Amino acid sequence: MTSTEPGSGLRPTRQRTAVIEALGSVDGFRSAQEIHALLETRKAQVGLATVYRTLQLLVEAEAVDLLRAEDGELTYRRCSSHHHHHLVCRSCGATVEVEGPAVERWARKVSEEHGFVDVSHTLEIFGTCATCRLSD
Amino acid sequence: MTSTEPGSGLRPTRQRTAVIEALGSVDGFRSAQEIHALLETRKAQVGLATVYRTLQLLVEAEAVDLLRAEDGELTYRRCSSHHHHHLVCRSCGATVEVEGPAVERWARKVSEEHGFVDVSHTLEIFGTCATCRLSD
DNA sequence: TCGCTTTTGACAATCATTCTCATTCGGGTT
DNA sequence: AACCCGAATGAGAATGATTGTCAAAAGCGA
Repeated sequence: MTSTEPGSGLRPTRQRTAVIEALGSVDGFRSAQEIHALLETRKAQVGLATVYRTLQLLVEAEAVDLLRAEDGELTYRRCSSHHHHHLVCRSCGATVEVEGPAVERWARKVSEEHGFVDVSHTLEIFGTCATCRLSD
Repeated sequence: MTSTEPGSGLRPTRQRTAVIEALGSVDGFRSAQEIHALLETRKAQVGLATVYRTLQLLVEAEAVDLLRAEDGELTYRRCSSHHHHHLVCRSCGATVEVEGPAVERWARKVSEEHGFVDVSHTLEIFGTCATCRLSD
């Protein structure tokens, strides 16, 4: 995707490159719609459906994080690939990656105690960052 | 709502009673659409918009829990009113209320350290419960 | 019963996301 | 360079949950 991967059947196209660059140029979570709008202002026309498809591919490749915002919209962000959670600003989308090993252990233990298998968990913290708190 | 509350301006109608009873008759999270369908099978006709409105009221009154399922749908469940999280079966919606005081403290600390205010957090665990694991 | 406010229901409107499918592109291969 | 063929794209339709609209119906106190 970012590099040519022989045999993967994926091609590095103009559109995919543009989406990846757009994600790389901002530092918080953005929705597919926002990415699409951002690309338009840069005159890098990419169809909305293509933006959605590309973001899905990136999520599958674990190249970006997927997060459902409080209003239900799916948002994306380039990130490190290991498991982690987020502290997200509701207003500007600025994000801090956080880890909570204790939480992971706790979730696993609770699940086991109740006989649940194939478990996954979501943990996100939403708030207003220092910058937005001052300038609103 | 469940009882007559003078001065609240809320009226205990047939429709509201029906929605509350429907929620009370199941033990997991259900979507508004599911509640609506359930009411139809019981011949307790309630308009879909009314189901949505009633559920919103119940959430505001903190009489039911609101949870966004993995697919994005909003789901509801009668529950205790203190702060807690959920272990939810993806398949049947069965739910276990869980508490993690340590998680609450951790979330608050992390938020403060990064200067975030007005914070809220979501923490849900999804999995397959013992019953569904065996009978599928 | 009267009057006034709250509720309701049928349906239209929104909006993010996905689907469809004809067209275009990429990149090996002659 | 001309071909080939599966991958990728774009435009627009389709989907599906949720919300908005507004006229009609229903509570409840006087």
